[in-house]
Parts: sequence; structure tokens; C-alpha cells
Amino acid sequence: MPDDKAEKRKLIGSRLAIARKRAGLSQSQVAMELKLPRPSVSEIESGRRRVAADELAMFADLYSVDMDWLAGRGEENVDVIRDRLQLAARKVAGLKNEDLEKVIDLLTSLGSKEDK
Amino acid sequence: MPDDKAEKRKLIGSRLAIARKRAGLSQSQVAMELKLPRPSVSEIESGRRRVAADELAMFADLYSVDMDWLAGRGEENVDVIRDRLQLAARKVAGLKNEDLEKVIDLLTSLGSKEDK
DNA sequence: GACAGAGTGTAAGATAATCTTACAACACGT
DNA sequence: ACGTGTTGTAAGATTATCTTACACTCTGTC
Repeated sequence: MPDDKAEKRKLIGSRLAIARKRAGLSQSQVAMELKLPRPSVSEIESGRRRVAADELAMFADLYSVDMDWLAGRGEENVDVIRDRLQLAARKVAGLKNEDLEKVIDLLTSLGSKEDK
Repeated sequence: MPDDKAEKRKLIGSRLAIARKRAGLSQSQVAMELKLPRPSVSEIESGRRRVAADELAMFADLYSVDMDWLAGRGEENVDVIRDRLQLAARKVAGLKNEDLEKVIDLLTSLGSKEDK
């Protein structure tokens, strides 16, 4: 099992960061909304700090995602691909997060031709 | 709402206890399996101690249940954005791998043009 | 009834985590 | 350059968990 605890935390943290950016929120806004210290949000997203389960539930509510996705459970292939897309899109200079989301949504819609 | 957090913990704890009993496991067995102190399992199930998100993921694996169910996020919560995300993710899964590589390469090359 | 064993709840001191409060680096717009 | 917003990070104070016990409640057995 390649599942180290630190790796698990980093995965959850990166998922939280992705979901937060997709929601168009800053760490400060999230910290105020969830009544968490802002440094904790930063360190949680980088995997240097644990997230409590009830905190993860609040994150999931705020970002409108489910906890199992945030924790990397289920739909693994799809999620890995989405993460790669996010990383690749992030390398595009000059694009803002809102635009990145539009690009990703456009690209994902391309796959619907072969899909019913 | 003064003890909203405590109520959440108790809900998660009771769900964990229910799932454990359904799986036919004792607290000691779970503690050994997940490499947690046995008193922690007891106090987690009673809501007196927090569960970390990565721990909840291990519980969910061991009990074969969803994290969202353990956290009390029922399947009745059908969110519009969540559906949109899952639909988009499904469409990405329909893409062939070589096409995905081309998309990623295109994105990365766009970024390197005006690279900083 | 008495006993043994498993399962669980709980307490106290040691240990490890997070929180508070700062400051610094970076990007972006004026 | 300047001010603003965002994010990363550090040090001491604070709070949580872990370790190691002990006690209680069930069952089943003698």
C-alpha cells in the first residue's frame, strides 16, 4: 500500500485547495466562514496539518463537493485525470482561476461526444 | 448553536459505532487494524474526541461505508454544483488517454510561450 | 453464586498537536 | 513606488491526544 499518512494529508490538502479555488474563495474568506484560524487553512491545504472530520464536512458544504472526493475515495481514475488537468492548466501563464475553470469545463465537454 | 460542534462529533461517533457493529468488529480489533489507541476509538464513538479526516477515511474503508454517510451528509443532499462536477468528471473519463495527453501538452505549450 | 474473559468507559500525567499573533514574500492594480 | 490582498511561516501559549492504568458490565461456565 503506497498510502503513507503524510501522502494522504497532502492529497486531502490539494483537493481542498482545488475545491476552494473552484469556489472562488480566498483562504481568509474560508477561515472566517468556517471559524478557523487562517494559518490553519494554509497548512491544511499544504498537508502540514490534519483536518478533523467535522471540519472536512464543513469544507465539503462550503465547496459543494462530497467528503469522499476530498479524501480521494472512489472514482480514482477520473480524479487523477482532473488533478493532472488542473496542474497543466495552472501552468498556462496569465490565466485567472475563473478562466481556468472555464477552460476545464470546455475540455470536459469535449468528451461528451462519445458519451451518452 | 453553542454546542453545534459537539453535536456533530456525537453524530459522527454514533455512526461509527453503528458501522462497526454492523461489521461485527470490536473496538480492540478496529484499534489494531487502524493502528489507533483503543481508548481513542471509545472516545471517538462517544463524541468526546475528534476524528481526523484521514482517520475517517480509514474507518470508511474498514466498514465499507461512505465518509459522507459517517458524517451525516445523507444522500438526500443533491447539490447542483456537485452534479455538475460529477458529470464533467464522467465526461473526462470518456476521453482516450492519447487525446488527454494532447490536451495537456497543448495547455503546457501555451504556458511556455509567455513563460515568466 | 462465583469465576474468568471479553468488551467498553474513564482518569492522570506525558506527549504531540493546534492556536494566537506576528512578520515576510509575492502578485496585482493605482 | 505605494497600498492592498493573498498566502506562507515562525515562536510561545494553549489545547488536544496518547500511554498506561483501573473499574464496570455483560456472557458463559463451573
